[in-house]
Amino acid sequence: MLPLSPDATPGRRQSTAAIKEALRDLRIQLSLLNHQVGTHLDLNDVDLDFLDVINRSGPLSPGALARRAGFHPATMTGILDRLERGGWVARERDPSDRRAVVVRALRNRNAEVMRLYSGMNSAIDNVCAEYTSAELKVLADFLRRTAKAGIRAADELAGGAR
Amino acid sequence: MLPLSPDATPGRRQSTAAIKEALRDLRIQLSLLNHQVGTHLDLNDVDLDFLDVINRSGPLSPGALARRAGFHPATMTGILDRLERGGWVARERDPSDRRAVVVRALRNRNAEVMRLYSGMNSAIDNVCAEYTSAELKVLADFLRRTAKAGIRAADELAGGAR
DNA sequence: AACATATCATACGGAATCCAAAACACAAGA
DNA sequence: TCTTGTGTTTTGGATTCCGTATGATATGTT
Repeated sequence: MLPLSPDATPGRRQSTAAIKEALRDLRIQLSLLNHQVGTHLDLNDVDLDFLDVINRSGPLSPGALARRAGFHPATMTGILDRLERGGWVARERDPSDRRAVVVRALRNRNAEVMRLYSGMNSAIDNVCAEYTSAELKVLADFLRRTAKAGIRAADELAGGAR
Repeated sequence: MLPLSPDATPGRRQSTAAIKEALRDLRIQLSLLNHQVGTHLDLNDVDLDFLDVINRSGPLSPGALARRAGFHPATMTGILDRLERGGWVARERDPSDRRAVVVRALRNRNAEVMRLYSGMNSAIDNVCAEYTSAELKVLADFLRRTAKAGIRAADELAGGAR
C-alpha cells in the first residue's frame, strides 16, 4: 500500500482483488440458485451438480465421477441410484470392459431444468447485451481460463497428480 | 437464425452462449474446489459456505443467515454448533436486544483456509496478469452484475417477491 | 402484570455419507 | 486351464446430518 503505484497501473491490484471478491460472491449465489432449482426438481444439491457434470462431460464411469469430486465410491452409488430412480440418467455396462459401468444422461426431462434456469438465462442475456462483441469474447475467455484454474487447484488438493 | 446477422455483430450470440457454458463450468469447478477445501478442514460443504458468508458479511444473527440461504432455523443451529465446536465462530448476545444472538467470525484459523485457497488464488493472479487494467475493470463489473442476477433469479424461485 | 410476539435451542425421525467387505470381470502366470 | 492378483462397482452396518415440531427465554404492549 505505497502511496505511489508501482508500475503506473494504479487499478490493477484493486481490480484483481475485486475480481476475487466477485468470484466468491458469484459462487455462493450460483450455489444458492442451484439449491432452489434442485428443490423444485426434488433433487439433492449434490445430485444436481453431478447431473450437470454428466450432461456436459459426456458418458462417464461412476469411479471417474467420484474421483473428480473427491467422493467415496459408495456415495456415488447412492447419488446415481437417486438420479436413475428419477429418470435422469441410465446405467449401462461398458461392452469393452464388462465390470465397468457407463453413466449416460437422459434428455427427457431437460425442458423442466431449462424452464427453471430461464430466469437466470435471460438475466445473463440482458447483462451481455450491454457489452460489445469484443468485450464478450474477453469475458468468455476469462471465464474459461478461471474454470480451468479451478480444475487444477481442486486436483492439487485431491492429492497432487494422483 | 437468419443467414445474415441482424446488427452487424456476428459473434454476439455465440459469445453469449459461450459465457453461459463457461459460467456453468465455473460454478461446478468452484463447488468441487470448495468441497476439497472443506474436506481438508474437516468441515461440511454447507458449513464452509456459511463461514464464508459470516467472514464477509460481518456479524449476523442465525435467523438472518437462515433466511439468506433458504434454510430452516434449526438447521442453522446445527451448522453453527459445528462451526463453534471447531473454533471458527463465536456466538454472542446482542447487547441491544438480549434475546438475539450475533455470530462473529474468529480469525484464528484464517491462515489455514488461505493456504488451501492459495493455489486458486495465485492461479487467478496469473490469469488477471494477462489483461489490461481497463479489461480487469470490465471483468469485475461483469462478475458483480452476474452475481446480482443470480440473487434475483434465486429469489424468484424461492417464491416471487415474498 | 399478563398476553402476544420474536428468536434461538433441543428432541427425534428420516435421509445421506462413509468405511469395510463382497461380487463380478479382466489379465497374467504356472 | 486353473489359479492368483488387480480393478470396478455395489451391498450392509454404523455414524452423522438435515428438517419438522416442540420448548425455553427475552422483549414489547395493553
